Amino acid sequence: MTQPTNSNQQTHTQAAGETLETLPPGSTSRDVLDALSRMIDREGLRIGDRLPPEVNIARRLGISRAKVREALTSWQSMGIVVRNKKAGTRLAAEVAANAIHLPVTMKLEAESLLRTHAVRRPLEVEAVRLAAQNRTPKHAAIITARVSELMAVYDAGEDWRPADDRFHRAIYDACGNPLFEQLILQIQQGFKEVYEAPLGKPHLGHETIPLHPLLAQAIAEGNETEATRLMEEILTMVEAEIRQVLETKND
Amino acid sequence: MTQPTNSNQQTHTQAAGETLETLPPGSTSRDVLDALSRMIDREGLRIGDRLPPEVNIARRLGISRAKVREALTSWQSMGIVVRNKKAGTRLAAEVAANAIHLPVTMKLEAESLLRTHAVRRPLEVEAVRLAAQNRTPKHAAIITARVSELMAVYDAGEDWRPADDRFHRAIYDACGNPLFEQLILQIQQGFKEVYEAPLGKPHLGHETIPLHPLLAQAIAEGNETEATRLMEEILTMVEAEIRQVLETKND
DNA sequence: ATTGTTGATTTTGTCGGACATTATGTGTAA
DNA sequence: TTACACATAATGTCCGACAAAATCAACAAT
Repeated sequence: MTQPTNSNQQTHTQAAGETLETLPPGSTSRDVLDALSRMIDREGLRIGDRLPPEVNIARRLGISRAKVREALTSWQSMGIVVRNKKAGTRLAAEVAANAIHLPVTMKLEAESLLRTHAVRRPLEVEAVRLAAQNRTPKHAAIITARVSELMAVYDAGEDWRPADDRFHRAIYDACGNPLFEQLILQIQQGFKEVYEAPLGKPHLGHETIPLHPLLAQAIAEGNETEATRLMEEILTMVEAEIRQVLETKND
Repeated sequence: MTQPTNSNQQTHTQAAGETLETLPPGSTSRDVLDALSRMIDREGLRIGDRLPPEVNIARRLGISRAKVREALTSWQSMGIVVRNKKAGTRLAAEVAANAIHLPVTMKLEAESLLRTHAVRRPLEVEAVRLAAQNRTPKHAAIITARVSELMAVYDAGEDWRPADDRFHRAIYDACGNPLFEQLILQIQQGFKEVYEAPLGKPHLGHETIPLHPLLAQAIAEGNETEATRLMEEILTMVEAEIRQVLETKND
């Protein structure tokens, strides 16, 4: 009864399977969290699983325990991990109500892709509506410029995602409410991590790009109705793509 | 040339104005953050202002610097404070893109009430729409029961806010996507803190309560159009109330 | 007088060690 | 088998020290 499912690496200095990824000296706390994220992926840890003791992590990453603790504190404050005295640090079963960190929660719950998209949809649509409503000539000019960039890159067959990001950020900027950008970017970030990395599907939304000039024009003209309609259409297409990928993945 | 604007309390043990609030030994990191919050309020610190050095805070609170650092790290990861080497720890001018903790950010930026409401609106409306779309008989029954409670309390002239919370939570539950509840509750919590506490306006949305039975009925019937229309109407009324309060406050 | 430089100082960043605290587990005795 | 006592392992907390960096002040140079 005593052997845990994963090999007993607690007392030894290092077990065989442990890849040790030494962090460079100037690493920020964010780097530590990224390294921890990779560690979680590598070892296939799930919700409720324990991660290695702090001293162990520190040794493996080549940093001090204080730094590990600081990083874990950050996650703890987001409700991602739960720490107990002897029980160790475990991935939280459910995210705390007053905290959220979508990238990790989503990574732990891949099936929530559609759910996340459902949350993103109303925010994106409202951001577009507000952008069309509150646009200034300056914002309109920026949006027009960005969509030109985007289409140039797209027509050239290159990677259009950075240009797409810039275009949409210009929209969030034009809507005049930074909270929208905050929330959407947060959701988007988690979305990308869970979608592009493990599923290897980098070109999600490819078919929606031709609609983007129309969207830009509608915003520039202040046509709320048309702008929101187009955004809805774009998001619906993306959603259809997600469903398709999920279905083929279930085979 | 050597005297800074605020009295020179750096080398001395304690200056005159410093209220020292010793924390009990068993204090959790949350307690430290609360104490820091009070300290910020007491000293009237604004966005961009520095808070005392870590060693200073530690002394004043009667805890170790490590504990202060852990608490500040938590805030840093939420983008509430920015730390620099000699510049000290300052209240963040703008929230980091990858983190969010609305309760505190809103408290620091009272004028963002309307912005926050603008973000909340599309989420609430979409949640209602999804609830009407995906409702089950069980969910419909719960919502009906909750709205009966609410109206009973409301008609009796008692405090209807807890019942209102339960009603809306039933809606979030019925929409079938826990992310909506997460995000909305987060926003709501910050909203309440900044609204009900300092402005002393506990009965925001009082006039919208009579609309709630209609909303419940629309959801139960699966009438998406009517349900979203009512929710829009409710939120518009709330927004009008907010504007009114802000105007009267500017006198 | 203005500008550039240099150096001291302050403050956060990082580390290591030590001990406390608390579950967990284990062994022993009734 | 059950109950209790004890060892153990992990986080929690504290301390002290030094590194790194940014600010400020004094000074020098043009």
